[in-house]
Amino acid sequence: MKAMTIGKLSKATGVGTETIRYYERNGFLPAPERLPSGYRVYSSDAAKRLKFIKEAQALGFTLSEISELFALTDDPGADCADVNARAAAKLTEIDEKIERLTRMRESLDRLSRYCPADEHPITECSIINHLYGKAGFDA
Amino acid sequence: MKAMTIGKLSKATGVGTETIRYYERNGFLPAPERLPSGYRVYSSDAAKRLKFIKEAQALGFTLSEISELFALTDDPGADCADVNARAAAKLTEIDEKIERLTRMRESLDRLSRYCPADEHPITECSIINHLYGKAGFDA
DNA sequence: CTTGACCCTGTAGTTACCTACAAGGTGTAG
DNA sequence: CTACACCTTGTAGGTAACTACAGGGTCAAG
Repeated sequence: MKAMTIGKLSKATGVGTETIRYYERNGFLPAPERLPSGYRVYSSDAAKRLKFIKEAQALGFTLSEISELFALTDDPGADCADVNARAAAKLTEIDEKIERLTRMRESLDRLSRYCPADEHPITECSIINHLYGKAGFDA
Repeated sequence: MKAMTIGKLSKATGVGTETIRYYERNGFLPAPERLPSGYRVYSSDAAKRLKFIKEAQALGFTLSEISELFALTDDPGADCADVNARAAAKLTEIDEKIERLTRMRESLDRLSRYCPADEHPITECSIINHLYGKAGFDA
């Protein structure tokens, strides 16, 4: 839980200082404490949160969806049933994403199996490409 | 393989006509045949491709990454080894996405297990929220 | 043979998410 | 006390991916 300024936080997370301030302005990151000088002071919680945001974005969640995820843990005005319902909805979303990725994975895997690692003339690959095009990347 | 105009394709896929033309302009969709009038004529392959694009986008792939995926099957100037290497790289990417989502899923699942479905006062949830905040959504 | 739903090109506007200044204050090493 | 790297706010610019016209041509039903 060591304190740090925005620059340290930026280096710790790989998220630019301008982006951190942007997140704060738009409510994706809580406003931190300030020094008398006005400098922002962050705890390592902020770093965790930033890392989570980056992860979730890479997985196809928008910033406002990510806010919803945080709302599950942050919202002080929600009761258990509410939190539970929202968690269940998010779980379903995530399960669907996993399922789709898995199907996409299988399509790609099928492609690599048809295509041996050693070099071949294009013609052979073309046949596979063709089959593959028909089979249809059916994600 | 029935032919259709852009409007039919749009209805069949849920992708707007403007978006379809945008994809074509930017090389994400091959230029289709044209009627003497200039009307675009699509086969059901185009519909497959559009659906795939939408799926992949929802899973966090950008349009240019999706182009790379298509390049695996479309590129006539690639040999088997090349195709195979690119397929393997994409497979790794997809595996990483699945892994991250799975970890995220576990965090969320842990949250729901701590939080029984029946209504509770906020206080109990707050404790869980707090714990959860510490445990840290560690995706 | 007109009406209305469709299509064309081209350009400009929108939203989400940053990213880059400008103009100036803060903190600390030498 | 002077560099110099850091911080502040505010505003403006940039990219990806659409989305919405304008101004006009096409086609099938009645």
